[in-house]
This record gives sequence, C-alpha cells and structure tokens, in this order.
Amino acid sequence: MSRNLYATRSREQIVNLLRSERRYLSAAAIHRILRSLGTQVSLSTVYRTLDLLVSMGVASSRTDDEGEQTYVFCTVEHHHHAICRKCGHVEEVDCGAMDAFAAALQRHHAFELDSHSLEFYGRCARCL
Amino acid sequence: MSRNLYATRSREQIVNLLRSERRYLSAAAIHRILRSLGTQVSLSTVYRTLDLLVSMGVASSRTDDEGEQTYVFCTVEHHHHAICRKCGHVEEVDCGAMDAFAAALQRHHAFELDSHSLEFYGRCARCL
DNA sequence: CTAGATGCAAACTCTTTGCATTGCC
DNA sequence: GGCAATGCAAAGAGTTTGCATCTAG
Repeated sequence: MSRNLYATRSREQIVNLLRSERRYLSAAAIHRILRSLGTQVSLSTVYRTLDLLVSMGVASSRTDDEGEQTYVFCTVEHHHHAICRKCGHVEEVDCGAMDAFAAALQRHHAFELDSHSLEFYGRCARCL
Repeated sequence: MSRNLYATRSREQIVNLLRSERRYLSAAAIHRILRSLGTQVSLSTVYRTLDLLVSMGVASSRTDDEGEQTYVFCTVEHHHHAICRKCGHVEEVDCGAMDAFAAALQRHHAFELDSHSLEFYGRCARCL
C-alpha cells in the first residue's frame, strides 16, 4: 500500500482544480486551465495523475458525447451523477431504489444483475 | 428525408450480422467477422454504415471498458441494456420505474431531469 | 445517367510509453 | 541519496476524411 508517495505541486494543482470545478473535465481542458492559471505542467502528467486519482477513488471518469474521457472529483463510494446540461455541474446521487429494479429484471428476463451504471441529465438548481 | 438511399450489399451484411449477434461489437470486430465469412468490405464502410444505423435508430452504441466504440442492433425506442458479462448477450429492458426516480431526484436535489442513461451488467439466462 | 456508396491511404485526435532529468522526503 | 514524478517526443489505437472509382436505382 505505498500508493501516491509524493504530494507534488502538479498533483495538488490538479486535485484542487477538480475539487473546485465539480464538473466533468477532459485531460486537455485541465491542462489548458492550469496553464492559463500559470501552472506549468505537461499533458502526460495530467493523464498520469488522473489515472492515479481514479484508481484511488478520488475521481471518477466517463466518456463524453465526443468520445473523450472526462473526469470529476468525487467523494461517495457508490453513487450516480446528475449532470446539468447547461453549466455542467455534477451532483452526486446515491442509489437505493436499484434493488427493486434488480428484482424486476430477474423476474422478467432471468438476468442476474451484479452491477449497473446510471447517469442523469437535466438542469441543476442554479440553472432552472 | 432522403436517408439511406441505397440498400447495398455491404449494408445488408452489416445489419444482418448485428441482427443475428445481439451483442455489442466494435467496428473492427464486425469488419473481421464479415471478412471471415467471405464478405469483402472496408473498415471505413463499416464505420460509415454504423454511424448511419445509429442515426436511423436501428443500432445503438456505447463505449466499452477499453474506450472502444461498440454497436448493437436495437428495436425498442427508449430502453436500456442488460449486458451479460459472460457471453456479451444484450437484453433490451424497458424502463418505467424511472419516473419515481426522477421525482426523488427533483425533491432531494432540485434537479430537473430530462434524460438518463442506464446499463446493467450481470449474467443472462443461458449463462447462469 | 447520376447521386450516392466504397476503398484506399493519409490525416487526426486522444492517450500511452520510453527514457533522461528533476524533485520530494 | 534513492525512489518516484515529470517532460518531451515518439509511438499507438481508434476513427475520420479526401478523392478517385464504382454502383444502385
């Protein structure tokens, strides 16, 4: 268990950015924003750090409409994302009602559920 | 409304393959299978045809774990997929229970839902 | 005959990797 | 000082595109 040994400046900056933005950002976007804020960091480092964060459970990733990988800061273990289609804000939604669904699925399709993936799209409170 | 003007041999073959397989296949996989069945078709045509099928609503696509785009034949308008993690078989699951979810989301997060994406993973009847 | 479909190869985009260098602890 | 992180450039993978050629209707 010797992960994430060094807390370097690059890593801090990336985590801070993700934590303050709370919306899905691509590696390229993160790179661009950090540069514009005066932080010198290479794109490879951004990729490597994002992989690290995802494997530590600090961030979560998804593939957007353009097929690009995007990342968001995240706290809860198992949950889903409600993504505002106006501002991109991500709300974490935890998921209890899935049990009923799993039961119905098994009844109707004889399908044994062991995991699922769920995303919501709409407007967050600020954008209504 | 002058889409899909010509019903060419390539297109027929691709649709037939998707219709008989009923599982998510990448463009490369489709290309490989068709070749092995003796059908001469270029990878670009496979890509172009798949885009066409998706835009016509005949097929549906998703990005798999490796980040590769995969396609499946599909009939129902709005539904979700139960994907067998053993054989890859795709079951279409229609989704009524989502209304309750939407209501809860609005109550708890003041989030106005307008669409969602949902995928199940597990074992299909044949693979239990 | 003519608009649309195809094949081929080159171009593109996003992502990963090898290796020398730098930096944290 | 030593192991890990970084930057750079080059390689990779998947996908798209331009253009000449072919073909369904």
